[in-house]
Parts: sequence; C-alpha cells; structure tokens
Amino acid sequence: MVSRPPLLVLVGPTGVGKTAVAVRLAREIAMEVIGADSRQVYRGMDIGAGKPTAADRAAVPHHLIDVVNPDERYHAARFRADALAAIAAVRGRGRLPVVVGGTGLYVRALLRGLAPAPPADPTLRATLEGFAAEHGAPGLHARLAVVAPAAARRLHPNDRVRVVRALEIHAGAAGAATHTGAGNWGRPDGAWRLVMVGLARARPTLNTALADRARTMLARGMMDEVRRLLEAGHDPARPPMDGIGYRHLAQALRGQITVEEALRLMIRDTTRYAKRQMTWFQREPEIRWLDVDQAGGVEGAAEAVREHITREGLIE
RNA sequence: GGGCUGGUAGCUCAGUUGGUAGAGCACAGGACUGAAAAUCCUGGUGUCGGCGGUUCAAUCCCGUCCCAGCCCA
Repeated sequence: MVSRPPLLVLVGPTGVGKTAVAVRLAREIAMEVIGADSRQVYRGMDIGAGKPTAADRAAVPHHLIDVVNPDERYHAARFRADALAAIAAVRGRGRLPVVVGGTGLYVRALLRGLAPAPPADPTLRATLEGFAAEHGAPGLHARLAVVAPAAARRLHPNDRVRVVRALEIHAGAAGAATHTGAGNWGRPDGAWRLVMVGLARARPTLNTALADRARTMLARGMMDEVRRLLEAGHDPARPPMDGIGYRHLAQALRGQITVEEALRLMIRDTTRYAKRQMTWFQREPEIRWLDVDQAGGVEGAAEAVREHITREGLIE
C-alpha cells in the first residue's frame, strides 16, 4: 500500500508571523507554500493584504496568491479546488505542500470538504437584498422559514448574508434536496498524513505588533494602493474592497474621515479580526499550538515546527 | 475671594416624586459550508467625586470639602 501523502497546515491570526516562519522553514526542507488567505488571492491588493514580499516568494514558491482580479469573485469552493490542485502539483515535484493562512473557512473547506451546493447567483442575491432592505432582515428570514425550516432554525434572523445564501441554495435546482448545510462538517480528509500547527502570541503582544504593522502599511504606501484600486473602479462597498484598512482608507480618500481616524479604525478592526480568527482555529482539535515568543521568535518557531513534523513523520 | 454650572461604566451622557442605576461607543466571549478581513449573536464591566447629616432606606434631600468649566472681582 502506498503511504498517504504528507500535508502541513500552518494557521494563526493575522500578523503572527506565519509567512516568516514558513520562509525560514523552507531553508531547511524542500517545500512550497499554498496560501489560504481570502484577500491575498486578489491582484493589486498587496500592502494591505499583507502578502508575502517578492523576496519571500523568491525564497519559496507561493501558490494561490494573485489569482484573480479584484472585480472577480473568489470563494471557499473555488479555494478548495485550487488548493487541491496546487497540493497535487507540489507533491508531483516531490516537495512538501505547506498550507499557510488565516482564513478559517478556507482551511476547513479544504480539509473537511464542502457540501454540494449551487454557486452564487448575483441577480438573485440583489433581489433578496432588496427585499431585506425593504422588509428588514427578519422579513427575509420569515421567507426562509417557509421553504427551509431547518435552515431557518439554524440562522439568526439578522444574519442577512447567511439567510440570503440559504435561500439561494434552496432556489438552486437539485442542490437544495441534498444540501446538509452548516454545522455538519465531516472529519478531516483522511487522504493525507496531516499535521496542523497554530502560531499564536499573547493577546497584548500581538495587538501591539498589529498596531505597528498597520502604521507600517500606511508608511509603505497603502494609501496609494487604495487610490489606484478606487480609480480602477472597484466598489469600496463590495469584496474585496470592504476589507480591513481598504474600507477605512477609502473613506479617508473621500474626505469622510481623517487619515488618523482611518488608522485608528484599521487597528481596532484588525485586533477584532485576530480575535475572530483565534475563535475559529481554537475549535480545530488537530491543531498543535505554538507560542512564537516562547519558542524564541521566528527562528525558534520554525525550528519547533521542523522538529514536530519530523517526529510526526512528515519529513525524514 | 464671590457667583453659576457640572462631577454617574474605559469614553460621551441619560436617570431615579428617596427603594444602591442604563444607553451608544469602547471592551470581552461566541457562532460560522461558493461574500468569511464578510456577516451575525451574547455579556454592563460601577465606592453614582470625598466626608458628615436627615431618613426604615441617600446616587437623589441638606451641610461641607475637593475637582473642572464659565462669569464677576
């Protein structure tokens, strides 16, 4: 019997040093990185999305970064398909595939799979959003309760995004009958020898670092990046321009708030986001957690990861 | 020095005919299946400026002191 292929997954909150640890790790072992980041897939969103630098990407090949233009839609199902293909390609080159990212949904979709379901229908979504705007989100939820009571019970009436999606699934022809929906994640895919490592830092330490990082992004020209994206016609109210920092700086460019205020909100929302990421990863039982500072910074953390995956038999 | 106004949650403030208090923001926790850096849920964290008095009971009424702002000297 052929042994299952190895897969390392490196997760953690934004700004914790995932890329730095991966790049350091790549000095020791033959590997390639598959990004699991819902914003780094967009071209032209470099500084604010915290993409790996040109030097990082020269040091170790990165996949699933810069794969679509900002006016295209990217989503979890597409990520899963792209990531599976990338992982297979890396294996084909005899290297260790290392998934590195902070988007919990994408990582889970890759490892546990997604229920079959119809794709997004922009026209239907617009119609449903219009209904919600007129009758309120609970009004839309009432419609869902009629056609899909189980889904309605699971979703809060105010959760507009998920209620719209549930109605969209129901409207899809065959998908509705078989869709098992949220809260029904399967076991992690047994096709790999999987090792998951979570990088973390103490909350106050991480928050300080995130504030510094936001200031650095501004100093490195993030404002120009946002201006370019707006001039290219990208809607600041829609993904991916609704991301942290991008939406705030877009408001500043329109004169609605000062740059100082935009920075304050950017830092506030980044730290909130980091907390949501931790909430997500905390309930992945396979993750072995590693405190970057206790491990001795990037070098120490990379060494700890290397020792761990050696013990687990991912590498010799 | 005198007068007026204010002092209640981390911030801005509301409130109680006297029965130890509540909004927004901030903050904390959680959920999450083709939007996920999105979207949503839950939680009030307090010497009601200090000290005395009246009262069964004071954040509220009285006295006094402290602090801040404005006005008059």
